[in-house]
Amino acid sequence: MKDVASAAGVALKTVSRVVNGEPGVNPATAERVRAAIDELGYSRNESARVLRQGRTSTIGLVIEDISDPFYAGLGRAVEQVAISHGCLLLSGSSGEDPGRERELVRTFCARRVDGLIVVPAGDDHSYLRSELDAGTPAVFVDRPPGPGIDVDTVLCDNAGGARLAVAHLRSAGHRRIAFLGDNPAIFTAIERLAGYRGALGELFDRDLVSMRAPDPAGTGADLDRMLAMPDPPTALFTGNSRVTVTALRALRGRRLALTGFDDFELADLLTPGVTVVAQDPAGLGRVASELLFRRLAGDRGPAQHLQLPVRLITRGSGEIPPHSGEISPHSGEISPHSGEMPPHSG
Amino acid sequence: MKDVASAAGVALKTVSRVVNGEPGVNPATAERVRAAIDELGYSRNESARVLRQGRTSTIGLVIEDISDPFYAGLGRAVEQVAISHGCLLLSGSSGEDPGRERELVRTFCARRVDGLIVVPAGDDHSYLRSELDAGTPAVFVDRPPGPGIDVDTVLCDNAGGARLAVAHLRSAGHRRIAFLGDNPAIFTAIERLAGYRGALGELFDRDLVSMRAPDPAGTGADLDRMLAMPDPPTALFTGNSRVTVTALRALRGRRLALTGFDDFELADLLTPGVTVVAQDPAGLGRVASELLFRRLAGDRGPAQHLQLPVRLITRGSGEIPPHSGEISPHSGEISPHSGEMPPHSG
DNA sequence: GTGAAAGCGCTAACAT
DNA sequence: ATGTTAGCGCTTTCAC
Repeated sequence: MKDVASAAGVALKTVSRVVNGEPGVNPATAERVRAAIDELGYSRNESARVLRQGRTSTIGLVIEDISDPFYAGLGRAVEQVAISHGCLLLSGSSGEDPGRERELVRTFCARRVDGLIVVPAGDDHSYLRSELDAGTPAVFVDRPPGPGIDVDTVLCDNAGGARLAVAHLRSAGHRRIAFLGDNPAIFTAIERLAGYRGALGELFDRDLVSMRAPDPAGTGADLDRMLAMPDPPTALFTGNSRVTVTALRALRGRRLALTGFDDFELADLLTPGVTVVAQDPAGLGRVASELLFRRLAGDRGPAQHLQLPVRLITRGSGEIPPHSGEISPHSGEISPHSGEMPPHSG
Repeated sequence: MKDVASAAGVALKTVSRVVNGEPGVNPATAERVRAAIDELGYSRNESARVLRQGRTSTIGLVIEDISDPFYAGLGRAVEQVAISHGCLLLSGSSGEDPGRERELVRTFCARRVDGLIVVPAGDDHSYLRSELDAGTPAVFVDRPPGPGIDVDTVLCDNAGGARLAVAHLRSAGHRRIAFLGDNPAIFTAIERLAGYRGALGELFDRDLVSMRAPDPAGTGADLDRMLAMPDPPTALFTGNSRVTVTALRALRGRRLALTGFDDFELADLLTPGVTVVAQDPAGLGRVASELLFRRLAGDRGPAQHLQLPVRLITRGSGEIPPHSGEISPHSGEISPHSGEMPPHSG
């Protein structure tokens, strides 16, 4: 900048004014400065600007895994909102590790991000206290913060979605509906279990519940155990798309009704199409980041707790009636496709 | 830091030494400083450090769309390598827009990222000249830079993969093999077309080629046109997973052999399983970022041009023989699953 | 082993 | 309309 100033024969401040588009510069002078900038290939050092202004125009995003389509969709939405506010996105994957989550938050804060969007892995966020007090707003998304921390939160209607799924299977006549959940350390897994349990009422049977991180061997074993029961399940409710896919692979030809929580690409192309309760990952990301930017704009209101609706998408697998017997998976079932699915919508 | 210094009764520089783990500090003094740091909840301002040191420990990643599983996998690999080198990742999606790509690069450079990893959208990268000269290394991945820019590049074996796919279909007896490509502005689309053409030799028929961005209406129309030909294709080679999925939806019951470029999750669960030439997005990301960190470590050698191998994964759709007629898609075909696919590996 | 001073590149506040 | 000065929070250099 100093070089530009002397090349253009003006003072440092004038260059600064031109670079920042501040008013009160003679057009001719401004033009001379711009010429010097082009010639020298100058570009403002944002680090210095940040140091001076205290704002980085950067927000930090902590998610579980950017390569998971759900979080990728969420991340993309956050990115777009950030861009529209002139901000960049610093992102990191926690991999469901609370320590890593904390480390990422700490690192982001040390770099003075203007705000944070967090899909928490752990349930103790007291470490955020000092950052929040220091004026770095945070928004939690998909899962709430641990006790004692009250910040803006955007969740899905997990329990409601689970009830919807169970009611759908019940309406097809099922009374033995298994739940394949996920690691019970995950908030959404517990919420969905609660919704499932509530919707089943006296039909609930704890032997039809599996709460573990999906993996081919374990999920398959749980499924085998349930199907070997005297009164086996005729329908499956799977707690998220990873579980759904693991279960579909484990099922291999055994024909059970299935409704999954979480939409996924190609659900409509499977045979039969997979009925799901769809969340809106992009909506989560968008709403969360809009909340964050409202805070950055100065909103000091009480913490908001938003819940986004879910919706049932019927494609065939959830409409299979009970006791249809163990027939081939490709026995001429016409799968009602629910139309094109926009890429990555769930 | 000033506050910490006076709280601990030492000079600024001593605090700095403690924070950076520099040697030559009396353990007792260091302990006093650490206590003060904890008490005041101090954390170093990275922006100031950056300004002084000139290194941000941040790398910039420009990809097409973080919500695309292929790029998400690539991004995750880059993130992991970055983390292992103590760097953070600033990322942005170009959305296949050269202007946006350039804007992102410019912004990242203004923030003084230590290096760049770019999946280019455009084919003019002369704007990078000044940044490269200024010492910011860049690695191109998935697609090469435009003419005149010679930097480290990591590509897939696009032409070889296309030849592999075509040879596979030919070995099943097909002679009329259509190619559904993508927007010809995309490097990989052209490379794969070239491989397809080369592998077909005199069997090549330009009427069996569609080069357009996949979309249900357009791709469907192209497919209909080809299938209405007097000598219609009996097999399809699709140029990437988005095209593959679009084509599968457009096919709806019409039974053609199909081999796709690019693996995708659930390819094994479809009926029949979808045979693909699999790339390794995580490998691309990992190799590209390792190349970048080698540069950051001081490697001044000539630009490297790496090509990663692809491999054929047979699952059923590519093994359908020609002239099997127009029968129901669920007519008892046993789809040879190729085993579990690790989530998001393709 | 510790400290004082200079300065990274920029912008805010105050001249002129 | 333009210039001068101070200082953001840290690290570097050199002195003690």
